[in-house]
Amino acid sequence: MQQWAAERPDLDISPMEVIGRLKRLSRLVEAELKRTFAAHDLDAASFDVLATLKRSGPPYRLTPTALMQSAMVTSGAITQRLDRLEARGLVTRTLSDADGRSRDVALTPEGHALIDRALPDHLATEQRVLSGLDAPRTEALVDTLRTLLTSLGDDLG
Amino acid sequence: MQQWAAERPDLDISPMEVIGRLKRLSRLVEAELKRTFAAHDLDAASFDVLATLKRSGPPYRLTPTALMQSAMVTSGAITQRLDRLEARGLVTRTLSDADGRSRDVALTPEGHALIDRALPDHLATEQRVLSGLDAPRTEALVDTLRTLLTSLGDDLG
DNA sequence: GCAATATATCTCATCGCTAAGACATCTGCC
DNA sequence: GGCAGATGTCTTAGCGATGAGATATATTGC
Repeated sequence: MQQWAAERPDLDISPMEVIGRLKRLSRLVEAELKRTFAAHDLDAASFDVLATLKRSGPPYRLTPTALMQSAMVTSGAITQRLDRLEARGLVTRTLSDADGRSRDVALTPEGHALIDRALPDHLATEQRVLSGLDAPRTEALVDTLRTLLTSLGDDLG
Repeated sequence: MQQWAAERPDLDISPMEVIGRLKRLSRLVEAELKRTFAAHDLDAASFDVLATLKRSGPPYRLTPTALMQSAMVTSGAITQRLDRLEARGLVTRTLSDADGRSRDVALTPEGHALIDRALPDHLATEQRVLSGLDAPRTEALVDTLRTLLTSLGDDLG
């Protein structure tokens, strides 16, 4: 910041204070979570798919399009994630009987067992990452993030 | 959240409220910034290198290692970023006269001109992304991010 | 002075993603 | 009923990153 102030005193660099820390925090948190995933032979992408299927509830079955929208990635990315998970026997892909273009992606018993094992650890890691904040500050943070998301047109708000 | 509460009522999923939004916001902001970079024929990686050289001040010259530490990427990533920037005539790589193992990476006049053009646009985009927050809330957010970064061992704190 | 170790950079194989587009199937309109 | 356009999934080329390791140069301890 001091460097910028010296180099370009004509510019208001205060937004960098926020955006820079936001990016940095996000990277650090991702790195933390990654370690937990790795302890369960997973990466963030695989965990995301398994967790999405799990939280969808019975019959733990979604289409690739639903997974794509949840993960906010392209269809090609989902195809490849599913290739990997299917090869490991964690999900199955079957033809949809309602729509011939579509597939049903479902958790196998192994997939179920894995996500049930990984999830508590994952939540503990998230908890730990946030342990530097007390409850009121955490609540204020959520509120602020919600405001920013809404102002950027995200309906998760 | 409701889905998780239904599926695993035994787990405390409140950390997801924070981490999920943090990740989502970070992705949305990155996408916004990307559009500004693209308007100047840049991507985030190239902008990062040019901006780091610029803010280092005269003589606008750093080693690949310094750039690597600033960007928090591996040495291979920096090598390839510099390959691209050098091919476009935006930076030069010369042998260091102080240390035969090292290189000096410097901005060319073209590199200088480009970062000087892109930077005000970039800051305007950052400003716009944050425009949903008033000054006190922005300050509170920075403070909270600082706390979290420090608790995660980041000295940018 | 020399060997051992550390450091700086680059190389290369691999990974997961995007973007464009191929292909099959469904839907709505005439 | 049949055709046009929309939709769902997969394929493929290319990109930028990682991670392991190669190479060259510096530094340290004996």
